[in-house]
Amino acid sequence: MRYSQLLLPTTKETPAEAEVVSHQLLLRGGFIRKLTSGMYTYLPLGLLVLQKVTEIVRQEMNNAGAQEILMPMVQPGDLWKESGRWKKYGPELLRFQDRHARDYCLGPTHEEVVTDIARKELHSYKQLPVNLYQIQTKFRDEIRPRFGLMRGREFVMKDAYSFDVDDDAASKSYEIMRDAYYRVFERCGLDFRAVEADSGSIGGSYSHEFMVLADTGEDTLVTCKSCSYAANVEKAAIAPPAEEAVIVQDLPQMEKVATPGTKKVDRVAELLQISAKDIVKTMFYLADDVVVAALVRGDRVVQSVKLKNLLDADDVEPVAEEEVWSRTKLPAGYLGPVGLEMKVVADHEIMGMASCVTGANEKGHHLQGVVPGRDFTPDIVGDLRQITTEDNCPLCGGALGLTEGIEVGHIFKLGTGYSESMNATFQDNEGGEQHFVMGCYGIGVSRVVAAAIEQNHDRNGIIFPVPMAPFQVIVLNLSLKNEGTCKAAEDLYLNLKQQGYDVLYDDRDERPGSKFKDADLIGIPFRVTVGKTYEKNGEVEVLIRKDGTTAAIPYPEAAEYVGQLIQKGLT
RNA sequence: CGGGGCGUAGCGCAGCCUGGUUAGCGCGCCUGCCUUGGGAGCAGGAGGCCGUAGGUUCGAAUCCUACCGCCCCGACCA
Repeated sequence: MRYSQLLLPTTKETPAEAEVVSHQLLLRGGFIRKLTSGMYTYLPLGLLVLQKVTEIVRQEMNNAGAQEILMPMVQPGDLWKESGRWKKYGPELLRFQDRHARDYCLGPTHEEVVTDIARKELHSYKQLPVNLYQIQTKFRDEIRPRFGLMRGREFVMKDAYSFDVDDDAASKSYEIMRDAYYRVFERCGLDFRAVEADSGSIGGSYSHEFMVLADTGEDTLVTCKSCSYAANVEKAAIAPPAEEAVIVQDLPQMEKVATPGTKKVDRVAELLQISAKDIVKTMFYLADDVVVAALVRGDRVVQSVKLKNLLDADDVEPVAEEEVWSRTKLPAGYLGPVGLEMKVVADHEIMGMASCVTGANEKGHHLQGVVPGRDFTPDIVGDLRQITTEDNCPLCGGALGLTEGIEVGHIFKLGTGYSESMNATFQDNEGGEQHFVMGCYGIGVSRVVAAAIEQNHDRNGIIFPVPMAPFQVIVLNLSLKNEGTCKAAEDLYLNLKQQGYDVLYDDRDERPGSKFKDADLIGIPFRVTVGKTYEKNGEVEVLIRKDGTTAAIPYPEAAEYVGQLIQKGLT
């Protein structure tokens, strides 16, 4: 492609609306332009990158035996009513009516539509397993779209759905997809982790998230420094402490102490000359509109996703401090489990404490010498606190580290939820009717682009991994006035192109500085400069964007040299 | 939806508090000269329903009201 004919509007200044690097660089580099909140037009360069990712995904899906289809983006409401999600799915589902006042929605995902296909077209166990996928634009009316391609309302997603005869077969399909996902992200050249995940509201038994490691990630992961363990902090399990012999003798008396003005744990610890570890923190949460108390040690943090799972609740959120009184007539900051008349959930660490300090449920007072199990008994004891780097790896006992990550893929074993609600069945080898056992597998294709940039950039711009780069190499012609240089640059461009490489030829009438800056900004992995040194001694300069190293190569060897760099970068 | 902020040239911003003649600046764009290995220089030029609607006023970018849009913090997720 000739740069002079490309719509590639780069800018020197960063648009005010862009907060994160990927968004800034995508705008500055002329990859995307915003149409409206959460919706972007892909300009030529942006589309090229998207297509690179799409093609990798497509190849790996096909290799894994999945078949590509394309489902409508607009879906009939009736299908969603059948699965029960018309009600369950919140306002994120964009609903509307056609001229006949029939309900429709824009597809945020396609379980209903594929399941409908399956029940109509798959009748016998002999046809199974089947895995259908599509690469398509999804729409979710996000509460708050942000960060450009990272969380748009419209985004490109690859979604695959597997149909199997039974759970074992479904597990096999799941494993095949998991392996395929590893290959996809490896081929994209990304540093990522697969983490065990909670299946969340979609339901099902088993789930993994694929996270690209980057500082700007929206999720926090714990990773083991010794083994391959990685998990989302929301879900990272902490084993119950080993049973210790409880010292029965010398149990302290429970007594009330005045602790005015000490609503925070560290203030209480300071006043009473104890450690935060000796205090039990009591937090109120609203679990499906019922107030419950969550207990963790003073130095710990309640993990609300764990609380949600322990309670088997649909929704859990902390009660705002100002609302504690109006809801419970108890003073925020002095809450405690003793004599509390509501459901109490305690972290298992609490029950191992010989005695502790808690709030007295009375303003300005705490209780000392409280013995868990004697002075209060929780309704539920379980894994409630958030994991820390002081905890040990649940698999190997090694040290843990925290990393930010961007979720780019999520795979689920769905089970028979959809096939049952939508009555999707096949005949087994005994003539009986069975529900399909399903799995679903998503990749946020457009998000992969953003994540790749978050992970691979420097102060000059993007550094694309070779497999994702819109062009693999850029040829700069710095002497437009010099015929010899022009011919050399042009021939090199044509030569590389003919060999099948994606090459951008900067033939613009611009000063060298601008050409260098633009080449850096848009992240082309390799740059060949044809200019002064060519005129002088017939050499061109080849630069590797990633590490900034340059090499002076005799012109006749340039194409070969660059070709090898690209080949190496692709594997 | 709750909390905060912003809408002035393609982009980044000033002006608004304290209303007043022709609404500025930088980048970009056009013309010419000059320059050509890291976003040059000079000269000339084009480009504005000051987000929309209403109100106050002799007079509104500026004050008031409503609406719309966008961004940031929380819940959501590929």
